[in-house]
Amino acid sequence: MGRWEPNARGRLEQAALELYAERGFENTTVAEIAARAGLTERTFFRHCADKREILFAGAGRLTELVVGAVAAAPPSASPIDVMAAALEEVGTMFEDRYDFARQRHAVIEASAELRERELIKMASLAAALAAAFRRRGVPATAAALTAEAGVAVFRIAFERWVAGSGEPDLAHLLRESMAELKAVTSGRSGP
Amino acid sequence: MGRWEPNARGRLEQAALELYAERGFENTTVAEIAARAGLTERTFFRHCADKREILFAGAGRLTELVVGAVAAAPPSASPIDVMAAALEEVGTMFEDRYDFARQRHAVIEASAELRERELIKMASLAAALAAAFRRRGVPATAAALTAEAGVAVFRIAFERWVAGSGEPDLAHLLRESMAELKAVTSGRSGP
DNA sequence: GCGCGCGATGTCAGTGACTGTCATCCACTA
DNA sequence: TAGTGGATGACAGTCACTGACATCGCGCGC
Repeated sequence: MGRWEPNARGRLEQAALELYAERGFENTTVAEIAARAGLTERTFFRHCADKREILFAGAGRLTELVVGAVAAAPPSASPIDVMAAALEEVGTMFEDRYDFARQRHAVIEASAELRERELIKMASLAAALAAAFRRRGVPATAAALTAEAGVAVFRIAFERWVAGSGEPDLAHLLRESMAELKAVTSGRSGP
Repeated sequence: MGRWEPNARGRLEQAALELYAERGFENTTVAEIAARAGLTERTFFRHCADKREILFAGAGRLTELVVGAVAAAPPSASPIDVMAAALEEVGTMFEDRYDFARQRHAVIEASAELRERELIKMASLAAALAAAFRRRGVPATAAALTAEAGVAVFRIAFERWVAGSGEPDLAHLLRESMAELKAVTSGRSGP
């Protein structure tokens, strides 16, 4: 792989995921990732803010998708219904990505530092969602709570998805988890 | 401050909070914190896993408190009511700590790295809560969702508390936010 | 075809977080 | 008083990350 091969960023992402999976995040140096991608350490940091960020390139797209869905929902819909509709789109976004999602999730779960980064991505997703709700006229606290609840539903459904094998699809688990949240918060759930 | 003064850990926590507040987390070196506490950098790392962790000594106590409250609730109570009761205790825990909580929160909000750490503490709190609910016989998904919802309520109420000045007390904001969550998830909230 | 500008890359030196190792110090006890 | 143990200091080393400057190759106008 010569100095000027195209798609340096993509090669770095691929190399990082491979190495993190092979020997763990902590036991991988940035120099090794860069070497596998045919680049130098310095170039890694030109493409990527830090060693963790390389795994989170897709976070931006997820945010765009849900925020767009919230903005596009009919003005009369209640926040929780809008949230549910947005999660529907998320379900389809991951449709063909089971293997990738699963490997990436395993890598992240294996490292406390990567879990931290994942959490801040989820938090920033929640913040973007809350802002989208406020733009629809939802009061701040309700907007924040709806967003947080939506993200919690997403996370829990996602975990169940990658924990299983083949399993019902993500969209189905998302609907189930949302229903469960409604049941739980309304007190319709045994001790 | 000589080499063998007592309470090295406490001096380090104090020095770190001061320096992070004075010049920001990123512009403070561990050597400076240690020097202000009358210790060396090496000793800092003997008391504290890393530069962030020094601000999160109290996280363990918060977890113990809520988990204990969940365990102590009457067996017949519904998960969401148990969660609400646990949050009551949290409200009293912070009663006399407004100034400290506010300064610490400001320091954390000012740094992305510290926000990451805060998030993982909240996540581990949610995990401990979910486990406590499961020990009460609550099914896994409902337990996780109740825990996540409870932590979301805590965070949002806490933010409103430190954002204000003097304000209603935390316990009051916790009750309000919990009510709002119930309203939102039941669809009783305008667009 | 030719020089030229510009963006992507390489090189190198430096800072600071964190760790392993070993020496040193003080408090407590026999 | 000697000895033991836990806390600390001193020092060297690794690695994430950054700034400064040199270098490369592609596309541009001519």
